[in-house]
Amino acid sequence: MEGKKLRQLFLDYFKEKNHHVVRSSSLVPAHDPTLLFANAGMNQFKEVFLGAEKREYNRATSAQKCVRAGGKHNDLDNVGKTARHHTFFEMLGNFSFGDYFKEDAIRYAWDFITEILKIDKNRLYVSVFRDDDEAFDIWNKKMHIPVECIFRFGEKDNFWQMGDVGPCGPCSEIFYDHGEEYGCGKPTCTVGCECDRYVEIWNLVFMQFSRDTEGHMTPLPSPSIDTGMGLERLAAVMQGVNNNYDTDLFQNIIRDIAKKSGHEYGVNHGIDTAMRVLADHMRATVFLITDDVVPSNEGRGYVLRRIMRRAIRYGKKLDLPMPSLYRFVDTVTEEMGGAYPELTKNRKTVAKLVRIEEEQFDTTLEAGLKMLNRMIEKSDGKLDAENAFRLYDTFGFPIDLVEDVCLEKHISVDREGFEQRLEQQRKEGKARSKTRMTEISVENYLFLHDFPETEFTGYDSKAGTATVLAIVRDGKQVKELIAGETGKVLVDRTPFYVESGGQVNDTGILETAEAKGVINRLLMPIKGRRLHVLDLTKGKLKVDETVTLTLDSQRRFAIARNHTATHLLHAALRSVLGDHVKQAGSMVEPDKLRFDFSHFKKISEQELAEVEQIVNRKIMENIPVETEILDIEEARAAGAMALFGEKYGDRVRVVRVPGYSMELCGGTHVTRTGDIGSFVIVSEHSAASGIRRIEAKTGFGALGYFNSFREEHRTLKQVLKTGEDDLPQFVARKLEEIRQLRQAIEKAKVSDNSTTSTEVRLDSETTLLLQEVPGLAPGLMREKADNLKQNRKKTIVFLLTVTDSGCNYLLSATRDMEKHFHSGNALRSIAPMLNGRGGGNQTMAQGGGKWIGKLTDIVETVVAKLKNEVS
RNA sequence: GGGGAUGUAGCUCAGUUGGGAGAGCGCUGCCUUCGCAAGGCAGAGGCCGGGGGUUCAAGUCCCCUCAUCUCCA
Repeated sequence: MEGKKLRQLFLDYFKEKNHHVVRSSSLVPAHDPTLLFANAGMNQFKEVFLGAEKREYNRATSAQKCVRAGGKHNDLDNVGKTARHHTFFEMLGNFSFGDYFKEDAIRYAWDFITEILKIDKNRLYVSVFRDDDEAFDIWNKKMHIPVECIFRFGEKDNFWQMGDVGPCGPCSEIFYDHGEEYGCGKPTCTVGCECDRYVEIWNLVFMQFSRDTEGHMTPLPSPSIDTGMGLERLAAVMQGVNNNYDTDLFQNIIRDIAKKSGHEYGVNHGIDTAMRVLADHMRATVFLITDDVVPSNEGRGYVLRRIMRRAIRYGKKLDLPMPSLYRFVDTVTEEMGGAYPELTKNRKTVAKLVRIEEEQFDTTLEAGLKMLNRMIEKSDGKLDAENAFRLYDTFGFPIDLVEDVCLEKHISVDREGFEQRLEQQRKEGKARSKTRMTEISVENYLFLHDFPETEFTGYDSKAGTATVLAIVRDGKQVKELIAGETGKVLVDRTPFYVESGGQVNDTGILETAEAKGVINRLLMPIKGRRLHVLDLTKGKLKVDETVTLTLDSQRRFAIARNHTATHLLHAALRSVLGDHVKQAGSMVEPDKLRFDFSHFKKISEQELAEVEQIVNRKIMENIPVETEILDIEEARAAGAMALFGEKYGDRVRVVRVPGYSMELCGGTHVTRTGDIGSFVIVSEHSAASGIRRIEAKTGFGALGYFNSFREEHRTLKQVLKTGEDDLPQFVARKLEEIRQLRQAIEKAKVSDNSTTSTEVRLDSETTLLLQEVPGLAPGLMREKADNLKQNRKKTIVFLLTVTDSGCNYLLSATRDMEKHFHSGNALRSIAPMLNGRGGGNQTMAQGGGKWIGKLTDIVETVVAKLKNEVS
């Protein structure tokens, strides 16, 4: 049975059991900084399980895209070595949010596997948690599994927890026995063994308790179910193969790899492994890039880069030239695009990014290879760990390539030492990295569920009355707030926007007949409940009171201008630079907007000008901005751009500039593009590898920006005392003039004849020239000395410049004296009497001191000293 | 978040314990040639990424910062 069919059967089965079929969430988890990638079906329901979020349904099913690479679950290095590890895989799951529990969960699972899929019961085993007699009995008495086929495991295998605190509970797993021939052969080999014989196919988690900070477990009032079954493993079982890579899910890709590389699958073990790794990594790459992860040198992007680079290396093992991996993007897309249409939509961008990464890695490899060869030349038969690690750590040159090259040249590599250095770095990294605490932990605000969601009236109005529902002060619910205190106020309706999607919150005031306070910040720890952080300046505020909320509307207008401009900018960037441009973050404030997006090189002045031009044209077209609430699927189908890592409900707000831009967005916007006034890009620079950042201003901000230039221009004209408008040309002319004058002055100084040199014989053949050279800079003294030495032999030159604060001096000898005279040493013997220091080489030495006087005062001493040095 | 490396002429890079900013390619002009490839001669082109410090003296040493590459989390 094909993988596709299995996926569909699973979803259909649970749909029939009244489960809501939920689309896979993005691989980039929304609002969960603790998680690098989606790695289980329950990720997108985490808040629901925690009770922080309510859904319209209480049972759900999904096929979830998962990546396990980087972070806590890291299977990257196992890929290719085992039959069932992947960086990317799909997790089938069914979920109950306080609805059905153990018995139904077990019954569904068993029913699906044995009745729908008709898997041979004799090959199935199950496990339960050590103390979980309830689950044991259900399996044994109700499912009629013989006692000897039920195993009891401990915490490590069969107890699940979301974190150190929060929901947790025992779990129960279903295993499939692939047969003795796949076993490790050890006498201890049985269910739970790490080998490829007994494979866990389905894990049923019974969320039953809540653990507090002290480790106490209290039963949850309405226990929940979370299950997960790897599609690839299931496919292997259903297709009668032991290795996941031999299922159709991978074979179609592997066949294409074989075709393009000219190697055959199933002949050579090493080749097979390389093909499997490549197939796996290409799947991960395509899915990750589609979900807006861009290869970079940190975070998610870095994990992706590692996957891609590993793929490239295995591609090399298959003799694939570089670049060529991008050609497999279409292969993966064809295989998976049916279930995940987003792949098809993005295939071109993905291929482009893969290719760019391949080319980039190629230059890294070439630089590393050069260095490695140099190291090998210098070495004697072995490459030490330090050098190997340096190549890897600093220059990103993979260790296995080092080994390959060294093997060819019969050089040994200290791999063990290398691993030690790596381990050391790991430890240091771990010790130094600090875990950041989130400012507001959801757990403290769970009580907010007792209140309705705050109605947001701010799309249409800037002020309104509301009723105070609750007040929180110092983390506790209170009945009233008095002047001077700060508290968080929940109301039933508000025009105030809470920071979200990059748009900062509104500010304003809250008033009653007697009381007044200032609102500078808002929080929304629980979906829809808007807390106003209020500094009460006058009177008292009580729960149930009616208040008037008024926001700073000038500020709001400025924010709206910047927000709508951000959408226009996004669209303009895509049309000028290409579809690979994706928002990677944004900040919308009253006085400026900041937009981060994926792009791989600096944006040229012309491109920036073009973008600016387009945005301004759209502003002048004065297009009405439309907003609409749509079904998420509807919006997607219409082509609305969804943002990076953002979580959306089933109903979404679409903001549209007809004919130009359409994005899912909850922010506040202007009513017509003309309201933006004007738009100007203030700066463009890199924010991270592969991410560019543009800062821009609109409206009065843009005006102010231009004004500052005009002001500057006017000041410049004043300073330069010119009426000319073409300042750049004027300045260029002046600079050229200055440059020429400088050159002339320097020349004049060097050939200045206002002082003359005194000539003294040091011995029978050596001459000393002394000269005071007022105002000559140290660099020019060298030139002067050279001039004096010209056409002379056996000559030493001593030059002195006296300034207000001290003196500079130079000693230089002709080349023919190099062997028996050292200018540096000679100068050092003279320097102390000038209250200074100095030094240099045989032919030239310079120094400076605090001494102030005339050359004639010291001539005799200098001559005496030098006579000493010459002899 | 924590490390490492790199930044010098348009490009690729060299630059010793701190002591005259260089090479190759490219560019401009002239010569040689029927012409091209090439060769010869001459020349232009540098805030040595930016800022601060140490020093008589910093491309070189120290601190900060920016950009690019890279490893770990």
